[in-house]
Amino acid sequence: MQLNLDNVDIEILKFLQKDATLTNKELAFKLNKSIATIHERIRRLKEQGYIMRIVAILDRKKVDRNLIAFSHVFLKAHTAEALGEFENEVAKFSEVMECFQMTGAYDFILRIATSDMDTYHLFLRNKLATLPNVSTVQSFFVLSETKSDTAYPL
Amino acid sequence: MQLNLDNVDIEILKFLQKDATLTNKELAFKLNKSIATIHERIRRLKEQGYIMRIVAILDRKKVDRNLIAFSHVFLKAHTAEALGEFENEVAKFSEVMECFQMTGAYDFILRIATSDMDTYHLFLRNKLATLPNVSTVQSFFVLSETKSDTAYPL
DNA sequence: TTTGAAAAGGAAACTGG
DNA sequence: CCAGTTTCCTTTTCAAA
Repeated sequence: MQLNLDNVDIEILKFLQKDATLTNKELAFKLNKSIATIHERIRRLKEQGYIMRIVAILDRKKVDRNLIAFSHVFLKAHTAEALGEFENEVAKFSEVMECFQMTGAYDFILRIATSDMDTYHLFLRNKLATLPNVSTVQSFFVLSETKSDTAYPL
Repeated sequence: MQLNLDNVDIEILKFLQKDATLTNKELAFKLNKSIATIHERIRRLKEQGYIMRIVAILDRKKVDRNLIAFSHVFLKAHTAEALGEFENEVAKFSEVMECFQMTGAYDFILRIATSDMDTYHLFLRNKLATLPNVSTVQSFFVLSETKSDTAYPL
C-alpha cells in the first residue's frame, strides 16, 4: 500500500502519536519547517482522517479498572441478524472497551475492564451471559501488561 | 475502591478522554466553573498521574495496518527469566502493539498490527517463532472492529 | 506548498475577594 | 474556589513568493 504522506507528514504523526501536546512551534523546530507549514499539515491530516481524534490516556489502575479480561465468545446462531444484534447489545455495556469479530474458533473477542474479579463475575452473569444468543464464554485475565502502545509505527 | 476525585475531576476526565483538544475555557463553560479552577484541576490530574499522556489516535487503515491479530503464545519454560526475556524481546517488535501475560491456558496474548496476512506470516515465521522459548502460537484475526474505545467509563 | 508577519485567542501566573 | 488582570505564548489567517 502506498501512503499518501510525505516525510514531514509521517514525522508529524509519529510525534503526535506519542505526545499531542507538542505545539506547532516545537514541531516546526524539530522538523525544520515553518509554523504555518506544520499548521497546514496537521489541518490536512485531520481533515483527511489520518488523525481521528486527540485524547487523554488515563492510568486505568488509578480509575479503578484493575482487571482486564479477554473474553472469547461463541454464539449459538450465526445469521447476519444474530451477529449484528450481539454487536449492538455488547457495545452498550460500559465494561466492554473493545469488541472484535474474529476468524477461527471464536466468534468474538471482547476486552473487558472492571475493578476486580467480583465485578467481572457480576458482569459475566448479569450482562454478557444473559444475551440471548451467547453459547460459551471463555475468560482470560491479564496478570501483567508488558507493552501497551496506541502508536502505530510509521 | 475509593477514587480521590470529586465530580468536577470526573467530568473533566470524561471529556478529555473523548477530546483532549477542548480548551480550559470550553470546559469551564460546560462545567460551570472558572477557567482558573479547570486549569488547576487538570494540572493536578496530570501531576498525580491520572492523565498519563495526550495522544493522537490514527485511523489504522489509513496508515497501512489493515490486519489485527491476537496471538496466543505458550512458552516452553516458565521460569522468571524465561518469562522476562520473552517480554523483553517481544516488546522490541514494532508489529506488537500490546503484550499481556495471562492466566489460564496461554502464557501471553499479543495484539499484532500488520498491513496484511503476508506480512503477518513473515512476522510470525521470522520474528515471533524464532524466539528461543516459544512453544506454540495460536493466531486469531480480526474480521471487524465493532467497538474500540480508549475511554474508561467514570 | 511554503513562508513571515499580523491579528485573535488561549494559557499561565498572580492578585484580592 | 472565583473573577479579573497582565504577560506570554500559540493558533489562525492572509498576502506574497
